[in-house]
Amino acid sequence: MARKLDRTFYDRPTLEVCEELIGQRLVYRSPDGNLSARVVEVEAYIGQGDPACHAARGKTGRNRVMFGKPGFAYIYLIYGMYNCLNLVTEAEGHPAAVLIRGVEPLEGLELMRVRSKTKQDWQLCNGPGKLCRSFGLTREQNGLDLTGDKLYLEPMSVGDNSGGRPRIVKSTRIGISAGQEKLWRFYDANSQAVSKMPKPKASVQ
DNA sequence: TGAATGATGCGCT
DNA sequence: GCGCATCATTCAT
Repeated sequence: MARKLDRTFYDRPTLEVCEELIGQRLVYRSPDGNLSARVVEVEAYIGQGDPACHAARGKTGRNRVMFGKPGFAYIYLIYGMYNCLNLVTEAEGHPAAVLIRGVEPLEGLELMRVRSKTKQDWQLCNGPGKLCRSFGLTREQNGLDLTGDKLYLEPMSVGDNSGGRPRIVKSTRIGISAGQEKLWRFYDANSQAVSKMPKPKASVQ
């Protein structure tokens, strides 16, 4: 029985948390059933000195969760129709979070397929908006405690990836206009569930 | 095969 | 009122 990651995991420098999040297992015990997936793509948003972070301009009603304790979920609505899931990191009063951009579905595939119309399973969660839709996460779940039993992360058991550990690659973040120079995006180059790959040679599925 | 764009709601100035 | 940490579809080449 794997144990969930506790608050000390999130109470660390955000870039460190990012790198270790790749390959962990995201679990959501939703009212409709259990869902889980392997994290393969994340981005860091650090309030101090990061113009792209919602918290860069100070505390507001929307981003207040990021200013709180680490280990909570920050979920917000973007473009009027999509939700994005973030995990709050670093100490209280130090606003920072990790955006989950892509995951590989493990459990609850049937539920995800009902919510999404995609045909390929790996397309269910290869993007921040899509993963929230497939998981059924909305800003009603904003502020959930990640050390509770609804939504949490747990380590993949060591033997699970016997084929090879995730190949972690850094790149620039996606979909932002400020702070583009920072290499604060981390993804597993071996996964298909990454939202944007640099240049796939030939991908025939 | 890639670039452009519309959908759509809310937080902030 | 504007702009946004997106996605799917349309249009152009």
